[in-house]
Amino acid sequence: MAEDLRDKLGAQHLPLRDQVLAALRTAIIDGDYLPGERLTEDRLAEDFGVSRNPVREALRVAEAEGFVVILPRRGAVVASPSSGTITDMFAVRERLEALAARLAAERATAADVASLRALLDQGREATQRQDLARVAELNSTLHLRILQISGNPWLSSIAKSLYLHVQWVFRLGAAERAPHSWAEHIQLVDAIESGDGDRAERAALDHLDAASAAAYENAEGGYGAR
Amino acid sequence: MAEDLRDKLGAQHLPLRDQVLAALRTAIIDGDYLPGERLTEDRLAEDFGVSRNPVREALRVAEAEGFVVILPRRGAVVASPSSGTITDMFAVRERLEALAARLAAERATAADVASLRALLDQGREATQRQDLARVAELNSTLHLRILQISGNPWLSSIAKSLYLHVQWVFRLGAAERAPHSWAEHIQLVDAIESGDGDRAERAALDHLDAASAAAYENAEGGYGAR
DNA sequence: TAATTGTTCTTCGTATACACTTTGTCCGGA
DNA sequence: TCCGGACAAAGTGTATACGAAGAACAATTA
Repeated sequence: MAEDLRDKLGAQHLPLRDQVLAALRTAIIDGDYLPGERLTEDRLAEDFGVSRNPVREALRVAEAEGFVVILPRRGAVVASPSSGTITDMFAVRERLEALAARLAAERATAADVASLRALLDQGREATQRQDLARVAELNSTLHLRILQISGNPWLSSIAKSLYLHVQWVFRLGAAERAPHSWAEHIQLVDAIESGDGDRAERAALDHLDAASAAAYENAEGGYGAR
Repeated sequence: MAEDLRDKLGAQHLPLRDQVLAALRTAIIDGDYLPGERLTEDRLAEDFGVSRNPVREALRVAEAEGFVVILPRRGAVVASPSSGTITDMFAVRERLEALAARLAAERATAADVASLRALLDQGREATQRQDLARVAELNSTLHLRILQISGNPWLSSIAKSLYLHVQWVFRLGAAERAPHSWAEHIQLVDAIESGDGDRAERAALDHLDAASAAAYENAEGGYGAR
């Protein structure tokens, strides 16, 4: 028992750099740090109450993930998503989420489907309560869940990262549309439950087309071409 | 002029961490560091002749890219690709490269097509010379070029990273098959030149199916299920 | 043999130092 | 007023040292 506890505590340990990275990501996604804003190491270190080293390590990963741009000897700035990248992101996402839906349909167990249905229920409820933040959150959870059910770690991690970026760019618009997309979600889960890969893929594509159209519309003027 | 020169020199500056990252990647891909091998910071610092800081930063990025696994308070080990991930990687790659081929077909200029044809020529020549290493290199270049022509940075960067992993896992087998795949490459470039997205997508899928089958076969016994 | 206790190796984070770039400011001259 | 260069400030890039804490492994003891 003591060993179990130790193992758990050891694995639980979250290095500061990871905490900083998570905080940095959410700060950027939430718009606390705006695109183009300069992120000096000292400033971040102070903001997060740590020394420069964890900050630097977090920054390198954030750069690899596309949240910041680092110019040698000039430091890091928050990346600026352009309207061009919106189209590009959705083009990739379409393929990836379609694949995820197909794999999920082919591999989902009864328990998997049940967990998806539970999310749908919670979503319906939250929609009725007009709790948009919660709806958006459940939306994310549902998509992430499908990725997980697909059982393909590569797909999962790539799509997850893309998803974060989508949320970043459409931070505002996403919450508004969430209730509308719920009907599409039901179609998607139905298709996954049916085990029909083609149908699931089609449902995912329909959903993404709608989402992309709405998001695009919402982004008009938000981020123009630069 | 003086300013241009400075800008260039400034931009040229390659931080040690990037050099370390590049060296680490190639060392892993080339098999100099074997899967499961432990990578202590001190050792890497000594291997590359730098201090621990650049090494740490490079390690974090290598982790994000999937080349190493970092266990908190235990350090980094070279990641161990399992046979399961092979299938998974190809499943994602199929979708991505198909999309790239379609976009390339839709957007390629005459100059783009010419550069692809030039690569094909060089490839044919290298094949005749039995220069397998060169063939493999041209193979990579061709794929990367198509990604570039697709004009979708997300697609490009994601597929590029996947491609590196494929090369890693099939380091040995890839070179052998390269000559065979050349015919498929010609089909692919023809399709791109035709501007027919569907046809390009089909050609890319055919190529990947063949590559995946060959790679899988070649990997038998190399990396079994673990 | 099994459990416990040390010991050692490493990572993790902090702190410090310093060279070198980039950037910004100020000042004098045209 | 405007330009150009000297100068200062800010910030990154890299190295180094140090202490705390965890993990792995060996030695010791019951």
